[in-house]
Amino acid sequence: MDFDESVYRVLMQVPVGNVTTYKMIACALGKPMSSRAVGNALGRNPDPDGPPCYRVIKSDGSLGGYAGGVPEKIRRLRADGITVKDGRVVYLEKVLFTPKPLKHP
DNA sequence: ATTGGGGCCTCCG
DNA sequence: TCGGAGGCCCCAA
Repeated sequence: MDFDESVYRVLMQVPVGNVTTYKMIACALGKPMSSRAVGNALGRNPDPDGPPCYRVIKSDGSLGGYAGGVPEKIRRLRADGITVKDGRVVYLEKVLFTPKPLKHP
């Protein structure tokens, strides 16, 4: 299994209405220092309606980037019931999800 | 709020 | 094969 696929696999754990961070995904992969590489993987995602890349934000609470444009990222988050204000997720503590490590890394 | 430095993965010359 | 650049980042000043 290649790097990109493992990233998508972890991403599938994030429930509707929640978000996670590039960092947390990297940790779940057992590679705590690969957060930037995780961003790359998401950016290469072939199917916009596949893995919910918009549910991934930066560890400081700001949104980070999005291949489809940040405004689109915001729309999708709101469609999930998440409140976004001034480029940040509000009530982050309530919606932040911590993915579990993969059993098949 | 800014900034500089660092590590991971890929692509390209 | 090897080196350098850059990206949906992170963290400590």
